[in-house]
Amino acid sequence: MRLPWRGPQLDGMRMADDPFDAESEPLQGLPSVVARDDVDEAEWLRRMRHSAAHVLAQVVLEMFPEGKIAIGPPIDTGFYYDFDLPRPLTPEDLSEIQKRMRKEIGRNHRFIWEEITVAEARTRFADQPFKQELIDQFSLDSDRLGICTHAGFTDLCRGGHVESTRQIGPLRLTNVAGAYWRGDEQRPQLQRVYGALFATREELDAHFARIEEAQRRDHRRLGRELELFAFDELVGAGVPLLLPDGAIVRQEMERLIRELQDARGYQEVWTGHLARGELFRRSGHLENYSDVMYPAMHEHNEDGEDGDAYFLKPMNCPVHMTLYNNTLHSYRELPLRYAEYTTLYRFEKSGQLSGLTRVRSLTQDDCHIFITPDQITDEVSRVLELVQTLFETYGMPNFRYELSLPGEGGKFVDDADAWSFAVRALRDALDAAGIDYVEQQGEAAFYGPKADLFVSDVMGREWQLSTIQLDLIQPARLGCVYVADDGERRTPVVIHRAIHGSFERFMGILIEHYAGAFPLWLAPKQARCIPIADRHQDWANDVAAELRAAGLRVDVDDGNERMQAKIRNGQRRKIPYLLVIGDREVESKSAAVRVRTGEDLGAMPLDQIRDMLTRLKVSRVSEPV
RNA sequence: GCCGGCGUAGCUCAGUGGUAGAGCAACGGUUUCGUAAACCGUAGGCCGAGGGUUCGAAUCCCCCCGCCGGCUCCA
Repeated sequence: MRLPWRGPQLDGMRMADDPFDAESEPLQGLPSVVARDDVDEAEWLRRMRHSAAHVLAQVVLEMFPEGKIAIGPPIDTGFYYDFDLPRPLTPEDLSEIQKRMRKEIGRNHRFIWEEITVAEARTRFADQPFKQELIDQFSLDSDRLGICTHAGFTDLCRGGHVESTRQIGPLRLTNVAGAYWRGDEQRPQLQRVYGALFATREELDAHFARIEEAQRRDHRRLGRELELFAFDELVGAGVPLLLPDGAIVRQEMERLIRELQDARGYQEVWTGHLARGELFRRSGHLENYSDVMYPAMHEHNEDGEDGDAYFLKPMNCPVHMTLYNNTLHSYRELPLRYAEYTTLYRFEKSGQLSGLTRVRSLTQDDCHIFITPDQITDEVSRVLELVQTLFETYGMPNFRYELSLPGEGGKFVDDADAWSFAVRALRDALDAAGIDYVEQQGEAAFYGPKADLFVSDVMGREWQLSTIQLDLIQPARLGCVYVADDGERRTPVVIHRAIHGSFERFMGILIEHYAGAFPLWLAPKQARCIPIADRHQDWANDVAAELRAAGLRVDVDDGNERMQAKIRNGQRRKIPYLLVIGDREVESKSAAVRVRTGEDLGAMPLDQIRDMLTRLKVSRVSEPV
């Protein structure tokens, strides 16, 4: 099934199934109204949520008799209903609606479901244009349609209810948001009222507690608290500014991917930030992606007219292919792997920007791999291994793959043979690697299919990180060739791939993954010496100097606060190791080691501390031990 | 980009037409302390920007910018 609700979107907001698919409800072939014991817990919860949506619609129509109703499905954490109302709903309206809903629920109205003819439905919902549109659609499959009535309110509905309103669990209306009718930007924007609903009060409370906990891990908040990065409207929206500590994290990420790629035959190139418009015209990007490219910059001609157009690069591929053309290549040189870490610029719409996860200046760990067609499976497997290694290093096991295929519509290059070859090759490589994936029609790049890796952020939004894309189109457009073993010139296949995706987005995800408590190798400050009194400062400085000489990031808290306060500050800064130094440690040339977890390892000789921290750093283990 | 909410000190927030506030952080001093907050003091603001209403605007109106939540989009 095509999932229209992918991308950066709250898990909790995602629909349980497609409300526009007449086939998909009620589940389990069950009657539209059932008793509690007839269904399992999950189905009962879905029914409570869907029933609550009916009550919501009832109440809203009572308050706004001229309002138009759209759809009201259950979602992972509750329900919503879309309305077209004469005025925007205010937070006060929301409280009023909630109050009325609880009152109606208390009246214990029964849900009565019945089937009527299409003609009856049309009459019945004569003043409801959205329902008329649904009737148009559903009547293609069936000449009878379901309606559900409670408290004198009737909704077009496939069913899926509890018996009566008192069976509906505890709920709270959470927010109102704009939502396009049928998810189509070209169609009217409706007001969507979201509600949270769980089977018990405890689960409802736990839901909101989870949201609060998630907010504490939010990378935007931690980025400010830990002084990792900042945004400033004077510099520009969507342009992340890394503070010294954030820059260290990024340098460590770059260091890691360079090491991994150097060991796998990658070669780093560097191609700057600008390229002529003609390049992007030939590659096809200007035609397909000009809306996310920053507007053209023009050279100044002597006569004052605009000269050649230049663009900030939104991606590297056409430049790398041009670079490939710098010399003639033999099949013996392939695979040729051009890696680059240069910042790219994409004009993301203002409403899309989100901390580090969606920015306008982003730095991919990009690479274009030039191969022969029969090297596809093998090379994709190598890339998959690299992805696996990277995510293991970060200790991030929770990701999923998507295989994005072409669909109908103009953007996909018209070359059926190339597409079917590329899709088959990519699918084979994924299967060979034993990777689970979901196929998505119509999500491919314009030049080829891709396998993308998705990870959820702490708020439940999914973000694409790694991507592996097969391109059988652009190399031909840009005239890339290699000399095959028979002496013929052939067009190489190009794999576009990024492993972190962008360092910016990945750092945002990492901050949340670790809740700001980076493993030692990534931590901006790896240890801090805490002298208990001023007379301990000399040894504390010596300890720090020795550790720094071993390549560790260590400082000394020489303020005049009490040790307890210094520990508290270090702990809140999430520094992996605090080295407390008092009389005993000065005497024995040691430091008392306190782990970030709160564990006290006691006094350890300096050599032993240095060896331990060095080992942690070099091995890049995820959890300090 | 669209709908809604929000923008007051570095951070978290109070202040709804009449002289800008608190806590924490910062800074100065005192204290020299054994595993998550010592004490005293000082400073800190074009109340996001611009325009308007008013005798008077943080407060009301308009417009812009930014942030947050959705929607749509995402090479």
